[in-house]
Amino acid sequence: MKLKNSYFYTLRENVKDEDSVSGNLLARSGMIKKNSAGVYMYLPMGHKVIQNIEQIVREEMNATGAQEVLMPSLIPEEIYISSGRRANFGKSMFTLKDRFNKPYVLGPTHEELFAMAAGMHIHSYKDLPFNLYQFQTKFRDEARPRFGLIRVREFIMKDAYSFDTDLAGLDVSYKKMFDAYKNAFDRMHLDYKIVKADTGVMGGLLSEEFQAVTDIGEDVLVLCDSCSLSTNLEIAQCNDSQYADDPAQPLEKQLVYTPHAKTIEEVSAFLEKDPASFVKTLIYQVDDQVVACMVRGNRDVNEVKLQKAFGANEVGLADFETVQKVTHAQVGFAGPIGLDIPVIMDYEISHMKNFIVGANQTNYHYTNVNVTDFTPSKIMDLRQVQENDTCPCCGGKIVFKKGIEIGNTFKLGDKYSKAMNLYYSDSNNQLQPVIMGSYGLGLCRTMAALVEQNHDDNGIIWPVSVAPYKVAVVCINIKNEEQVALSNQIYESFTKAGIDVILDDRDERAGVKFKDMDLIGIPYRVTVGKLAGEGKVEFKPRTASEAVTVTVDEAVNMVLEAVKNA
RNA sequence: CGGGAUGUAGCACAGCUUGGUAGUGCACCUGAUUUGGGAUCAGGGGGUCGCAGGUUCGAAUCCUGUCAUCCCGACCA
Repeated sequence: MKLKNSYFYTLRENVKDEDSVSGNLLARSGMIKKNSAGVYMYLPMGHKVIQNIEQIVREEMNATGAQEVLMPSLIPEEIYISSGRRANFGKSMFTLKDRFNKPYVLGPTHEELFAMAAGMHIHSYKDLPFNLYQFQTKFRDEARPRFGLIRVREFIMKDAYSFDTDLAGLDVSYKKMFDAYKNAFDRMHLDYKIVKADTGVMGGLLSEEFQAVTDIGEDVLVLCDSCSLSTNLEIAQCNDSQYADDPAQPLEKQLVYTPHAKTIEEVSAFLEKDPASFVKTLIYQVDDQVVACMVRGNRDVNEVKLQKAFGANEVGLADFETVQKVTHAQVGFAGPIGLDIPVIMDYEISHMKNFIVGANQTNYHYTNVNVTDFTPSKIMDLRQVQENDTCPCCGGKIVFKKGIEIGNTFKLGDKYSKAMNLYYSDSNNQLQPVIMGSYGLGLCRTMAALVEQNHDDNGIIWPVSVAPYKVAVVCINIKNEEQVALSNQIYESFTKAGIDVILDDRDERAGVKFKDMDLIGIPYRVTVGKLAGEGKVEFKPRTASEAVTVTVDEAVNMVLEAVKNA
């Protein structure tokens, strides 16, 4: 691409509306432009990056034998109603009506349609297994879009679906997709972790997430410093054996006056006790049921664990009114003693003695409470894992990292095939549900994650495999015929070799051209300047601090070599 | 959805307290001098001051409403 007469702009200052590093750099580079909250334009250079990522993923998908399709975005709402997912998605689904008032949705993910498409092909076990995939725009009405391309409402996703006769077959298909994802992200030089995760709205048997490691990430990855433990915080288990019994003698419980002390911080300050000597009692709404959850004062309830224990759809803290009704006290004084709702207690509390709890009376707490003072209806692993906890697998130390979820693979089992009536005849001519897997990969998020991981003060540093252009030929003085001729010659040799190349032939000062090429993150720069007459140019990788003077052939060959090895 | 903030030229902002007919830097156009890491000087073009209503002789400025965007939180395959 020759810059003169091409669509190209950069911004010299930070964009006010883009706080994240990646959102800001991509916007300043003229690659993306926000159109409304969580909806973006992909301008020529940004689109090229998306295409490069897409091509890598496509090649890896095709290598597994998967076939590419394209599904509609506009889908009759009844399809999601009949699969039972309409309610699960709730407000996060965009809805609209046609002129006959028939309700439609904009697809947030496509298990249903793929199951329907698969049904056209599947009759017998002989028709299985196979994989289908697509690149398509998904719509999710996020309550709060943020961080540039990381949490958006419209985005391009690669979604793939596998169809097998049984779980053993699913394992094989799953492994293929899993490896394809690893290959694809490796080719992009992305720093990522694979963590086990909750299956959430998708349901099914297993979910693993591919998480790009960055500080801006919204997910907490739970890792171990000595073994291969790797899970999302949502489902991270606590090591029950890390708790030692408190050797103290149990004392008699005492009612104490704690005026206006509602939070653990306030009560612990008032009583001059460490938060760890308290037990929090939190009132939760679990679907239609109200329950009390007890965790140590310095811990947090893991709502996913609670949800799973009840097989519930929705879990959240109960509203003030409910809390006051069940505790007969103002919010902040809940405790397990005398409650007539189910009390769920975290394991750790079994090991505690003489702790402090709310008294279910406004302005009062009990001290010296012991587990014999009340009857929990369930004792389970209820709390959130914390850093430096003991690993449940090996006893090592738990470490946290933050991640952006860029891919997710699910073993779905027969959930959608049963819902969508997708059956095959086995060798005994008996109908069996098809076993499905689904595999998502967010292209836009991947692009943002790559920028989060690869940038410096001057701008983006694209890995060669995804860079919109691999090399920039900068002609210093466009009024110097020698320089212009040599620049064009180098540009042509890259073009002939099939390498995406920028020729900066703008009438700008050298500094402007250098700054721009750095900002947009072109991996290599060939500068044609004063030594053009001798057939010499300068060669500089984006990450190098100094350029080196080389012959034209040397410069071209270095780029060819680098691109070949990318 | 709760809390906080901000909407003035393509971008980043000032002006608002104390109403008087809109300004700065970058970008853009013309010319000159420059020319290897975001040049300088001179001249110039570009704005429904988010939108709607109200107060006033007069509103970017005061009042009411509304919309949008961002941040923190809740939510989130």
